Amino acid sequence: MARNVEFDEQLAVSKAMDVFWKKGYNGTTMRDLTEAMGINSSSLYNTIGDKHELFIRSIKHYTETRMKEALKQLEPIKSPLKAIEKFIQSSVYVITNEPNSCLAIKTTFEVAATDEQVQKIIKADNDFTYNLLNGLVEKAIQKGEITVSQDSAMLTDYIINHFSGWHEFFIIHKDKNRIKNMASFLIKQINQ
Amino acid sequence: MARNVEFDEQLAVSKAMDVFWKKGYNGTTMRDLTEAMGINSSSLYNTIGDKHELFIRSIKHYTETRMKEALKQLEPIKSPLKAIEKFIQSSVYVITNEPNSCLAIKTTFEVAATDEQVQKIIKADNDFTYNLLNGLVEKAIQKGEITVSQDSAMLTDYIINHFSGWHEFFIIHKDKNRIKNMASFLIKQINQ
DNA sequence: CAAATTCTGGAATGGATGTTTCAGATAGTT
DNA sequence: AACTATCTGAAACATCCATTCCAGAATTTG
Repeated sequence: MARNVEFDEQLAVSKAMDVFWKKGYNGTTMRDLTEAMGINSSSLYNTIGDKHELFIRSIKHYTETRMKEALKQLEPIKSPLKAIEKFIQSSVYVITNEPNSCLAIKTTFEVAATDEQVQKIIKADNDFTYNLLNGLVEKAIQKGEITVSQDSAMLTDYIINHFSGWHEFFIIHKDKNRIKNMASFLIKQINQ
Repeated sequence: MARNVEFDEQLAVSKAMDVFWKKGYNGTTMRDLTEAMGINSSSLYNTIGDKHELFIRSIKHYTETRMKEALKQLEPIKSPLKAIEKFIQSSVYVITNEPNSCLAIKTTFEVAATDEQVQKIIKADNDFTYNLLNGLVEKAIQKGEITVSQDSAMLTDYIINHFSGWHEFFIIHKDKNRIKNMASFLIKQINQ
């Protein structure tokens, strides 16, 4: 019947995501986006939609990519406790080596409180991480690898809760070692 | 020689702060600000300055107010460990009862990475909290109230680090109990 | 190849943005 | 009370914003 869309939508969203990641939702203009995506605004509006819709796609892309990576990384590890430790350690690595801090956390503090659609996506992402980790914590408790607490739900919340502070800390102090020390202490606490 | 400024600058900054607190730096317009402050933009530019300067004043006001409150609250408590526990508990109270989450944290994630002036103010605030708490942790270790670790610096970082995550958690889940449980576990961990 | 359909680029839209201007009001000083 | 410096309010400013329009190009199907 007629011609097809010329640009790769997935790639375009990924480039938009990079801009939002660096500048935040309100700090990003449509010009920033179309420039980075290499497409005209009319094409953008004809395919994906407006700025808000593009942001939704961006954070979905972000969270989905992260979920896949987490699954891939933890799958081969047999000991639940070792998997939990790996999860903590690779979080520390990402926090102290990526140029921007976590897009999901930035988004939570910038817009999640007033944007229901965004909040749902972020919540789904957090619930995913919770379930992934909670599965490991439960097994570790069963196996007797973890004895510090029998309350897996609380312990899961407790572990995940550290990451946000580490991001904040790294933005302000840019000090890897102090974060590594906190992580070591956390692991030591769990290892009881 | 001539007339004086008509408006109360402290009060005006405090009102501006409320707007930035709710909407963030980029989400706030000059019209939002002048409306909330009840003054004309020309008066604002003639006294305080532009939007950025007003933001600087706002976060300074925020951090200074918070510092004073923290000092006042902890002063009468004699046991260092009890003071630390009080600090944690009142953080939980603020996090789960204030309408907006911490302005300093929101600002850190929104603009601190790219705005040096802002970053300095936030860092000074964090350093203040660090020093306040570290003094207590050191004393508690000396007195033998804390035995879980002898590394007061790390332990201070570790305790402070929880607050950011609790804020994030409350925005997403609005669940006070899960936060209280984490706080109780943290206190139990320190109490060794 | 022709027809039909849909995409693209650039310009245009109206409204919002941060900031400045300026005439007139105001209050401290003499 | 008069003078004078400075503040105030409303409007104006240029620029930027997100979004839309449309003519023409491009591509698929018959």
